Amino acid sequence: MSIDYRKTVNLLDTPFPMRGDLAKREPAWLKRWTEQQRYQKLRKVAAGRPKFILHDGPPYANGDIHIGHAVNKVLKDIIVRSKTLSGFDAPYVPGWDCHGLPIELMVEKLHGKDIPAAKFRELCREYAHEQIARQKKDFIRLGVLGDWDNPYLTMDFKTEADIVRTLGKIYENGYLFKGEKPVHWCIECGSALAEAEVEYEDKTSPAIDVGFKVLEGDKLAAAFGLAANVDDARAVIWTTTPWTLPANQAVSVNAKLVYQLIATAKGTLLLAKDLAEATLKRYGVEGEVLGETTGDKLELIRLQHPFYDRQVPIICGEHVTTDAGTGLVHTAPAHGLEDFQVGQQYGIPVDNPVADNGRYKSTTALYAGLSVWEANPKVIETLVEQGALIHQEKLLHSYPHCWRHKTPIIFRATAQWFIGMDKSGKDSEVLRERAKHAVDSTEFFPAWGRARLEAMIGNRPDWCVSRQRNWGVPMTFFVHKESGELHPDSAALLEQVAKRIEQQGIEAWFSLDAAELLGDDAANYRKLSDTLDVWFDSGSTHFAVLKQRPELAWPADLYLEGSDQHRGWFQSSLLTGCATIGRAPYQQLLTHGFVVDGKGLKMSKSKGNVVAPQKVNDSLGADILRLWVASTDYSGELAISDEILKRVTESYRRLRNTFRFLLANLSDFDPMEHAVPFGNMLEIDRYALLMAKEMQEKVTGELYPRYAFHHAVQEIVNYCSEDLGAFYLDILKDRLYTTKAGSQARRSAQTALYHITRSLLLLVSPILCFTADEAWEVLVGSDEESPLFHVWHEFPLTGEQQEADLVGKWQAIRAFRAQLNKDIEALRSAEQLGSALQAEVDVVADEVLFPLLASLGDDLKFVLMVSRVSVSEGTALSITVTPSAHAKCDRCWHYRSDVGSHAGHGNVCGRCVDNIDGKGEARVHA
RNA sequence: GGGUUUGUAGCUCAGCUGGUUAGAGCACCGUGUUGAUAACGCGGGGGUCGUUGGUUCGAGUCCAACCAGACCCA
Repeated sequence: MSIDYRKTVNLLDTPFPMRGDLAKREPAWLKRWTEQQRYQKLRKVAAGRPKFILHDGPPYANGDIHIGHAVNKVLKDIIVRSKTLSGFDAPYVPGWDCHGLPIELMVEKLHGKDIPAAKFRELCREYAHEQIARQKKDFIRLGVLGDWDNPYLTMDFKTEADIVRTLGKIYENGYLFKGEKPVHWCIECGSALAEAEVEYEDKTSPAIDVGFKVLEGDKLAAAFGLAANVDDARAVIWTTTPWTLPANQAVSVNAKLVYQLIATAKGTLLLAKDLAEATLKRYGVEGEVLGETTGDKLELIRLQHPFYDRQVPIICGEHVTTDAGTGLVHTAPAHGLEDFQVGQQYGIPVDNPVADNGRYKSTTALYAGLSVWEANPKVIETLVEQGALIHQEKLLHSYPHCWRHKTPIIFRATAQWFIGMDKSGKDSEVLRERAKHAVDSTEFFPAWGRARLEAMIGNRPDWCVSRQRNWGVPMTFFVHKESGELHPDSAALLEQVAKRIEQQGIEAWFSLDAAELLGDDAANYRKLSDTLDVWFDSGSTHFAVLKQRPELAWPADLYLEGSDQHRGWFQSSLLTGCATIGRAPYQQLLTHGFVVDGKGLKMSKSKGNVVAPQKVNDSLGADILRLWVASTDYSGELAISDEILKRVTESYRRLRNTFRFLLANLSDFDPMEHAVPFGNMLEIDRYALLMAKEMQEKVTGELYPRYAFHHAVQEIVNYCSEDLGAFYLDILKDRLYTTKAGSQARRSAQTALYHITRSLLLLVSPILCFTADEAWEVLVGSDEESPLFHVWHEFPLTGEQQEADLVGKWQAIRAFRAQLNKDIEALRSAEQLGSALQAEVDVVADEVLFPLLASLGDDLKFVLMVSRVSVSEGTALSITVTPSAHAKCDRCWHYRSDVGSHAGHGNVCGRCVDNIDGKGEARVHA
């Protein structure tokens, strides 16, 4: 009689498939989760716990999300979920940045350029909504959990009002001031242009070399180490915009460049050494070098303006190069950004002589009323008269033009509003100092973020917050028509305006009749038409969102963005925080790098190395993308390529198969009914629980709190491979399959597996949110359930010293097992055996190892997975492996002497007979 | 050009304050099993630690320069 013993073995199945088929199945899970309102349910589950607030940095509402967005949102989601499982109430309110130029440009592109402002803003709002809908869909697809039905938008009316209020608070605190700054200016438009509205085209300009007489010949001589004073020297500049000379306030040199004093037929000239030869050649003269020095020695020597009664200094600036010209740069702070910045450093006046219409103001000597283009030849004439013109020619060069009018534009200083970095506020605190303190008291991940932000705060100029745009939050101030001063009651007026904006959005300001608020006084004031820099919008969300939403809190625990945001959102938020409340709106800052390809190069369409998150979702699944994010060290660049994703998929499979094995072997286990108390569990099962607990503690106590997800993934994968796959689970198979289904031996194993499974699924759920949920439902048998609604698993351990001893003991046993495996492998290579169960082993162990092995008694063979083992004590370790001479049991596959000696059973061993017909074998240790 | 930053096996990562033959997982090769089977076990090969100098008895680990990347500025 032949019995199919396979049917007497506990081989269980599970509805958790080996293949995830994620790309196909994830969308359906998402749909169900949304229907079940899991985010809302989680809020109830977590209600009353301590809060953890990760404040979302708003992506700009234009264009579909790319892999960088995906990295950012997935990291945030992993943190929100891991904090939730750590026992926090961690709401996540996603946001979008909605105002600003890129949307204006898109709307112009779609609808044309001649749209009335109010209608234009309406179209911008509409466009932003469309973009948000697209991005939202993709973010949700990544498994990112959040209040997607109720995100924050910087264009929400209430938010717009609160941005205005933030501005008001900064004004009240005394950090806002009016200043001047050069901007691209189109004479035709009569307005400022953004960089994106500027086109470069060729233009012919006069290129002139102008000599500035050196007034301090003694200082010049000293700088060059010459004995006698040099009285007739001229510092030579080269410019293609003669019309800017009336605004000249300085001549810049580079401190590090070498300069020469050269005697020529055109007088004694000061030139940069590297350019001297070419310059003299241009002039057609020979020269004799009188001396050499570096730029820094020339600093603050006074020069005579070529045609005004004005003395101007030599100053040092990094922008001076030897690309062209003379190495000395005519500096007109009113007409150049670099000129303006270097001028600021030296406290040089801006003094802009050119009006809105591109003509010199009436106060401008010599050129009043002329347009700047008309002035070019006149200026040259003047220079000739004054003997200041050294050389002139025509130059064809690339020059900025207005994209609407196709006409040349100019750089022109205009009135702008600034948040002053070095101004004392009303409580006499300097903003820059406050900001530095705020950086000091922030925790950075990784730590170098501090140095980066610190350096930027230390160096940055005043923050120009005004823009001359349509689609932006207005600066709701009334300016006196004569004095240019803000209305004395600005703070209160601003609040009245904010209330209106809450109701009608920013349109409330643009359509406002000043008389409604100012009465008769309205005649003396005009509404400021400037809008705010969009960085001010997002920089105010800590007030407009964190302070306003009841479920959130201020300051945030964490801001998390790409490393570019040191200059962007981290800084704008820091400054508005410091200028309103006196501290940073965050406790911790986390920075991640940018995504690059497998070679470490940045992604670009032209290189063809772009990886789209949507494609990864649709081919491999969001969990794979999430696992890639989690297993990469985000503190540097994150590399992605087909090979990398392939390796990630392999790690995923290891995890998934582990879950599958666990779930299958738990499918007839009911913890309420079958769980074995810890003290009654077999020794190896207790050891398994200790290992699981140790691993969990490392991940939850150390790695997740440090946001070291790539270490957590390695820890977990290694655990699944080494501790489970290669050791515990492999050993367990015999017991799970061959002992009686309801035996203490098997239930003990299942108890361990049950705890391990819960622990593992919870640990992995912040990362593999789809897979963990899928497995969890199988484990608990309900699709209403989720790891989300739990906290880290609690192990039924007593924490006694005995338990710690167990770990050391089993480590020694495993080391021995590894040695044995090598010996078995040797026999396998010699074709003396195949399966390890074919082996019989005789061990002589020393006084340390012997008691450990001996303590397991007959169960040692299960640990070593051989058919027979004997241990004796000796002086040194000796292992003898021999192929078994016995027959193989058809049921348990062990090679035993009693196989086939039991009536009614064929080729089966006594152990199995007992497990089938008897009361079942007893196991104590393994 | 400036600020910050990265460069350890094919891939992803460990290597603390400098100290024996540089580790792990995956991949790869060989092999066993066929009761985790498009899975699992066992064994194995594989790295001049970006390059070059220097400090030191001794450097992947400290210093300098250089090379190749990344982010932000100019």
